[in-house]
Amino acid sequence: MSELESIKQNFVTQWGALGSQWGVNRTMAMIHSLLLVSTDPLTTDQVMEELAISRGNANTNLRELASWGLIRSVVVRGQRKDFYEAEKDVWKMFCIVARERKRRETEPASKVLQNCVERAQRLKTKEAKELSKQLKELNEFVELANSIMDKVASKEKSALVPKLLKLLG
Amino acid sequence: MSELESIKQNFVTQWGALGSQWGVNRTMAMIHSLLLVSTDPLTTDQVMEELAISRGNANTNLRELASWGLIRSVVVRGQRKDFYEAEKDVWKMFCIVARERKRRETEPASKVLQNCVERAQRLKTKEAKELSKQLKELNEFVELANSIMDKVASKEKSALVPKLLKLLG
DNA sequence: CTAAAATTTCACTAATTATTGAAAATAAAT
DNA sequence: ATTTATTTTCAATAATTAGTGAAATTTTAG
Repeated sequence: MSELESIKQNFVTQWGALGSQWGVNRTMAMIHSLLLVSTDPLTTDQVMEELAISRGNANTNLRELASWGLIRSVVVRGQRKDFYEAEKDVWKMFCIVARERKRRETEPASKVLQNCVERAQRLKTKEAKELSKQLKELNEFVELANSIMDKVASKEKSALVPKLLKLLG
Repeated sequence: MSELESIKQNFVTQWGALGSQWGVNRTMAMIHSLLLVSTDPLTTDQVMEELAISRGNANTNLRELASWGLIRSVVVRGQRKDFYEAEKDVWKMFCIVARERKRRETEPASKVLQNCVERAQRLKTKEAKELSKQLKELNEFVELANSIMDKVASKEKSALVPKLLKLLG
């Protein structure tokens, strides 16, 4: 294997491992990183070959990545097979992940919390008030984080990061 | 079961499920949420009882939570058993998680990326330059995120959030 | 010291999650 | 319309991760 391929493989493996720590399945993270460092769009068969995985696995995770918007299929002139390429702009990648995680995960979580708070507020004991207070604080934090993520993910990096760094000292 | 207990149980279950989506094991998330809404510190036996889990499981996850700094053991006068209580301040919780994830996960990830970049920079082909550029961008983002998290997690909520919201419009 | 209580460890098992691969479905070409 | 290429699905299986419980260790009290 060439040094170039070896570097790419190392990156793909490590990125896959990092993914699992953050609740992303290993194959999905590996396909994503493979496409991130690939010069050209790849077919399902090429992904299968590169990562030594089955067609079903490749297909499922390619579709999942596409549903997140992290990769897209492109048509290659004179070819019937689908080709996939990754969004390579790191800031855009981050914005996509932030928005999707918010939509799929933290917004539903906030709904659950909100519901718990409402139920707790109906009760009048001291312990219920304490519970209600704690859950309210947690929910306020989740909603704050959601709102900040939304705003951050809607801005240009160049318009945000310098100001942010200045603010943070 | 009382309405109060039912609310708590609902919260514990849902928080556990959310945890898994973010790479935290279910039991750990459940113990954390149980202690978050508990009026008093709890012993291992009480945690076992409440969540219907084994001693080994309870012990392991209590220690893990303590190693993160999300819970601490407290001594209760006249009692030999260890009691545990959660850090209940949500902002502090967030700071702890941010710092620990940085230390345990994103800093090592950045080291890996840095290493890949160095190796790629030694190569002189067009493709190696492309790879090097892409990995460098990724690493710069990871380091930026690390540095921002660090700064955010070292500030008082009251001193940061209002300014941040103003900046974001 | 030593006996009881409490905690920790870890080999085994259970539960969950990921992956395969072949069949079914769909799409494209002739 | 039929054949061939391609994609999708999904039941079966593999791999991974989490959890158990009893034995070993450590701590505390007398």
